[in-house]
This record gives sequence, structure tokens and C-alpha cells, in this order.
Amino acid sequence: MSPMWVSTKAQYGMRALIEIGLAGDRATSLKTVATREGLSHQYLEQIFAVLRRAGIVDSVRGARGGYRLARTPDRITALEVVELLEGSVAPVSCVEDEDTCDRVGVCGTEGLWRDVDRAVRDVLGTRTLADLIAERDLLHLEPAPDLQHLGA
Amino acid sequence: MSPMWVSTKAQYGMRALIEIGLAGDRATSLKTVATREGLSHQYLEQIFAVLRRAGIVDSVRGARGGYRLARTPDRITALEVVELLEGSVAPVSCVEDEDTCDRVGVCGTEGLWRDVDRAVRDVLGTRTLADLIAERDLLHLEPAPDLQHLGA
DNA sequence: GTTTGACCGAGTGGTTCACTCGGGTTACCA
DNA sequence: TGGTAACCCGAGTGAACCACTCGGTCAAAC
Repeated sequence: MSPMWVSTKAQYGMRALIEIGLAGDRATSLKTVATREGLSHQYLEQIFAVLRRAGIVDSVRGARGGYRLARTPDRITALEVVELLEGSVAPVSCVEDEDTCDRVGVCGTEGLWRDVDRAVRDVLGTRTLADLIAERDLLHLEPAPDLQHLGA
Repeated sequence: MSPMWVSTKAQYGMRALIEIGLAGDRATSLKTVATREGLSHQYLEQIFAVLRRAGIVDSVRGARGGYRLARTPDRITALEVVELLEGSVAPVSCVEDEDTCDRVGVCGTEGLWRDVDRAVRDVLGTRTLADLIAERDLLHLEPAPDLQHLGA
């Protein structure tokens, strides 16, 4: 796999949340998400444990259970999700925690990394799950069966 | 160490290049860079082997040897250095290589990662080593001994 | 009372990271 | 001409991390 700095945890988490969001109020099971997105069911469980504890999704236990968004999708930013599942989005450690480097204030690259961090946080912070769901809708995959007759 | 996605290789490489750049035409040894920046000499050798092969620095062998910039610092972007030492700066693999994911054109997060990638490349691509050297100069550390008398 | 599906902790194989080690080879310099 | 400073190179290594899996418990629907 070619290198990347956003882990599959955050990637899968985002994709799964879009899927969950598409269902609206109805709970969606991870099994459904897993097959629809081609992901590991058990790995998703791990991810959703974190999302639930963070108050991003609510769970419904038992048969016909699953997950739904705990908030409206416009109140969930990509930044929140990625930071939660990734731990951090900072390019270098000193951007977040100044104690990890003894050369703070002496390092010529400080401004550079700080600008990169700012740019990333800006993109992720201004994009909400609602935006992603809308984009996903534009791809209009698998149109709902009951809408099929409207076409052609 | 707190998490980060720019490796020490790229970080150290940038810092070392600033140090090399400050010396202008004169070759600077890695030993000097290592002590000045508090880095491992042997690790720097590994990094500079890559920088040299990429045509970013020239080497001077033998005693009193070292490295100097192969181009003027305004022709070396942070992006070039980071991509070289990091391999890639893409947040997820599909941004660079579409074959790594079978869901290209079907994935709701595609645009998001593409925007993040664009933002990062924009920041790194518009910053040259000359800029970083100038910033570093503003911190005016260790003023040259022969300029000392000009102060106070 | 069986099926569905959320919940939980532990384990694991592979890879990457951040180096180090131990040697060359080249050139200055006395 | 010999010593020393420096670049050059490949291999190794311990720790951490990633992307999962396994095996099981608990809760609600049918």
C-alpha cells in the first residue's frame, strides 16, 4: 500500500458515518455498513466503540439495532472525527505539544509546520458530515428501489 | 512521542538544509550540522545520501569537506524536500494512486482527502528554503563572532 | 428461546521508524 | 607520506504501530 498519514481507522470511520447518516433516524447495523462499504465488520466495531464514547453516534442494541448519528450531520465536522480516531492531525509533534522539542523558538521550520497544521485543520474543520453526505448523494449510487420508476 | 505524520527524516532534513544554506557557498560538514542542531551524525548521513542523489545538495569529499546547496535556496521548495524524504505527503493512498482503492468515484470522502492534499501541497509548495533561511535569520541565534562588536 | 447485533478485551503478524554499526574511499595538510 | 577529517554505503535492530482477528458476553426483537 502506498504511504499515507490518515489511518484506515479514520478513513473507514468517515465512510461509515456517511452511510449511517444516509439512513437518517433509523439505526443502521455495522453488518450493513460493512457489506455496503466492503469493510471488516469486526474492525468497524472497534471504531464505533470510540465514536459512541465520544458522543458522535448513539447505539441501539438487540435485533434490528445498530447505530445512528447522535447529532445532526451539520454539527459533526471531519476534523472532530479524524482527530478522534487518529489521535492528532499535526504534522510534527511540537505543533501540538511544545515540550516534545527543546528547540521551540530556535527552530527555522516551526512556522512551516504550524502553517501546514493550520491548513489541514482549516479544510477538515469547515467540512461537515452533512457536506459529505450531500456529495455522496450527487454520486447517486444504488438509487432507492421505490424511486426506480421515476427514471427513464 | 506524540503522533505525527511528517517523519524525523523530513524534519531533520529541512533543519539541516537551513543550516547548510546559511553557510552559502562554503561546504558544511554533517558533524557541524549534527552538533548545531543536536541530531545524530550517522542518521544525517543517511538523509543526505538521498538529498545528494536528488540533486538538492552537492558533496565535497575529504578533509574540510561537507555539503552545500546544489541550487540557490529560492529554487528548493519545502514540498520537494518533504516528498523526497517522506515518499509522499498524501493523506490517503487513493489520492496518489487510484488503483489502491476500488471505490474511486464511489466514495463520499474522495473530495475531502483531495482537498486536504491540495492544501498541504499548497503550503509546502509555496515555501522555499530561502524563506525558511530568512525566518531563521530573524531569530538571529548565535551571531557571528566578528559581528559582535557592532552591537550595544 | 433463538436470532440479531451491540459490547468488550486480548492477541497477532507484518511493517515501519529511527536510528546504530562497521566498514570503505577520498582529499586535505603537515 | 602519513594521519586525519569527512563523505559513502549496506546491513542490522529494537521498539512501536497498524490493521486487523478471535472469542466471548449482554440485550432486544420476533
